[in-house]
Amino acid sequence: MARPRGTDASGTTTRTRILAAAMRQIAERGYGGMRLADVAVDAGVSLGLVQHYFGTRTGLLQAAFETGTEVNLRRAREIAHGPGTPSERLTGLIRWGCADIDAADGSWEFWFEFWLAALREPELSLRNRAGDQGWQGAFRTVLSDGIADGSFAPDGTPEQVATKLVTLLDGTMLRRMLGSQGADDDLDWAVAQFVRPAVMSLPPRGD
Amino acid sequence: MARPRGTDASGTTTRTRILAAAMRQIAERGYGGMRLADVAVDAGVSLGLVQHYFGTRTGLLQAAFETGTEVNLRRAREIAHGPGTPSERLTGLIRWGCADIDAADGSWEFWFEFWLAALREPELSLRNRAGDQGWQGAFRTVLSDGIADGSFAPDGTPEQVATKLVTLLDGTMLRRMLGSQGADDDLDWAVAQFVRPAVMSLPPRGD
Amino acid sequence: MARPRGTDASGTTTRTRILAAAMRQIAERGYGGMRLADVAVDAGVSLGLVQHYFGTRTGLLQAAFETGTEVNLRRAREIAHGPGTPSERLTGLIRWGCADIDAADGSWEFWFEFWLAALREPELSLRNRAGDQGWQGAFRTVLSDGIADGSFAPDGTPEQVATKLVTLLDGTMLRRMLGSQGADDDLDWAVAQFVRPAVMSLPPRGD
Amino acid sequence: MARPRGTDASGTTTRTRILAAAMRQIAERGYGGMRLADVAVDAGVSLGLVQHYFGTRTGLLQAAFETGTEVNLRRAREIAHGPGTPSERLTGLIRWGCADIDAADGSWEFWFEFWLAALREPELSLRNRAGDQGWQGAFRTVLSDGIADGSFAPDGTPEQVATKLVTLLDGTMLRRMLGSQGADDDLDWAVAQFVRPAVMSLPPRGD
DNA sequence: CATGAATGAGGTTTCATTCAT
DNA sequence: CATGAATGAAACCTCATTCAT
Repeated sequence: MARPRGTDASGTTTRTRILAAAMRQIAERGYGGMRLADVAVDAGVSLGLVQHYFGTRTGLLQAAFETGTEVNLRRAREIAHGPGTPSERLTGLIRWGCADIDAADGSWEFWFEFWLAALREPELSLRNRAGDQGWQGAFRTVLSDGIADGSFAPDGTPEQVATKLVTLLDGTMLRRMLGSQGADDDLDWAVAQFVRPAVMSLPPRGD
Repeated sequence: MARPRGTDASGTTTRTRILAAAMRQIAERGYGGMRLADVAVDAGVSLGLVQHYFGTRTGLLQAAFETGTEVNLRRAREIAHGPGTPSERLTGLIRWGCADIDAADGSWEFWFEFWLAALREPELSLRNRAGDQGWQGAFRTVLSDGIADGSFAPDGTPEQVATKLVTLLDGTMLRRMLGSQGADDDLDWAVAQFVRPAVMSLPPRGD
Repeated sequence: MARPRGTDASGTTTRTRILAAAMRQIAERGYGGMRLADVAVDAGVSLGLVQHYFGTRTGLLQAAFETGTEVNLRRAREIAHGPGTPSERLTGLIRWGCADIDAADGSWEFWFEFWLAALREPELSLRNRAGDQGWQGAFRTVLSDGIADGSFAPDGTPEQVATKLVTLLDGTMLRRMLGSQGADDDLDWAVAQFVRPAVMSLPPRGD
Repeated sequence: MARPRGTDASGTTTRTRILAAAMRQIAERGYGGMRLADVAVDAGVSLGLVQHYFGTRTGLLQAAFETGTEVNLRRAREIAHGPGTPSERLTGLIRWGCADIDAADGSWEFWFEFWLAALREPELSLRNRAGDQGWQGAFRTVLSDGIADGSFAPDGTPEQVATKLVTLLDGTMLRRMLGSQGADDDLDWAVAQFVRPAVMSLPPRGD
């Protein structure tokens, strides 16, 4: 009983393997630096097959961002609406955001490249905006829950505090990525400020 | 009375004009996307001349970053050590940082590209680190002055608060650049938190 | 009551549908520009099936020309040996030749491409020559009949006049195709000159 | 005393050499079959230089047609307004038109390809129409002169007869190119018909 | 100092073709 | 009979670079 074509032994479709390879390559070489030949080698397929599935280089880039955004948002919503106390879920969101930076797979660089590209291509910009609102929504959900059950008592509406947290998270990521020291402590401290009296232990920076 | 060669009517050297064009092109097309031919057109000179002055593409990129960093840091130090109360000078630094984002000349995109490139090319990374410390030093100077004369009473050493401020500024810039709303208010609010009891009016966005 | 495989509801074989699509594509994109994938889409079948029936691209092109030539010649002979006076049959041949040009289906472009291709590929050239002689033969048949019954009194043998008529028809087609005005009148006039005292009304252009 | 760059020993510009090579290649392989690499080899330059001068493949094709049309029309006007009796000049025009076909350099195939391409690309169509009118104008000029001095006495206005002659010339060319026999005689005969009582000896077909 | 002709390396794109299902 | 995944050859295109003028 042979498996269908376009699928490998682990059940992953070839298309998905190419997409994953593209995301790695974008992270590694940048949006403009990604080469189709590298993607093909990374995915273990021929160059022609990459084009068979995605047509043009641009098509592949868009598909990669589309998929990336989807996966990212789904995960954010899963955490926000998942089990655990609001405090645990808030920590979960931040931990996951920070994990991206520390991961060796270059996820963070991928998003950076995405943002830069979105500055230049309006089509990507819309998708980007949607992703941003999704994250903010996830924070808002958790904050509302926390206020409702009395575990959070922030200075402002969930909306306002969610914005502050995302800003802080972005700044932390940016600085961490750039190699500056002390960024983690700031995040720790600032979250405590914003979401009194929540006491959270942030994930220690992995290396 | 002829003017020296390599200098135009306004006294700007040709070299400087090329450098400025390169920075615009980096901001517009990205580090990897900058093309020598475009720089030449933008600077109003021939392609050959660009190479005559800077040798290779890499040489031009390095020169651009070098010049950019220098100018940037000089200005930060001028503000930090300049006239005015510590509070005025702190506001000046932030205002200037934010001004970069709003400017239509793409300064901010230029730095973004710089940072991304620094991730991949160690040589640039050093220069980047130096620039970062320069900014942090500027904040530290102002904060120390403010604590000394009693106008600031932050929770922590000038060093720590400077880090927090730079993080916050970076996060704000990142989010502003990405088009998110509400980032300005956060900066306003957060500065007040960090540097009690300073009351500062941040520059309104837009121009 | 199942119909045989390779046949659609209207009784057209799949092979024929592909062939028709190929002829449309040759007319539209040219001999060198015809793409198998386009033919497949046009015919509403998969790429693989096109190759299943015709093997290679060259095979499809040859089959298309073969079929085109056959159909064309059969029709010319039908008209030449059909009912009606010699004058009516002559008009019929010309009308049909001109109809090709005005048809929106690109028949004429198809033949043009055929001729050009025949210049470069000797194999096609033979088939082309055969087609040409077929047309000329059709004219010759009609002219002979007309001379026999006294309705034509040309300056020369049927052979010579047939050549002149085909030349004129080709020239008219060429110029009509290229969008020049006045070509129809020429044909009208010249036919009258060649085939005195036949008076013929040519088909008005357009439909 | 070195010669300027971009010029060869005979004073021909490199650009012109590439253009001539392109016209040869179009004639040989067709509009769609022309390959930049072949053009480069034929012109004796690198592939890159072809693109340096003409940008894209399309740019080269357009430049080739533009130049071809210009040269062609200039020559037609030179003959039409040149020295000699109207009869000599008319013969000259036809001789030159036919010479194109017989020339081994493929001029005629070039124009054929041009016309086919013009069917598909509206931009070329305009240029094509202009060329056609130029030829017709040349014939008209000669015919008018011949009528004025009494050497021609055609059935119709110079305009009408010019159209007929161009049609006949095109048809003859088309059939000659396709290898049919007897086309020359037709032209000879038909010209005599149209332009009575001109007696002209057409150029014998070269091989 | 200044120009642009000329090159070639390296990428993307297009397609016919093969073949497993 | 029918499909489309997978490949690879061959084209086009972009650009940094060299160098004669």
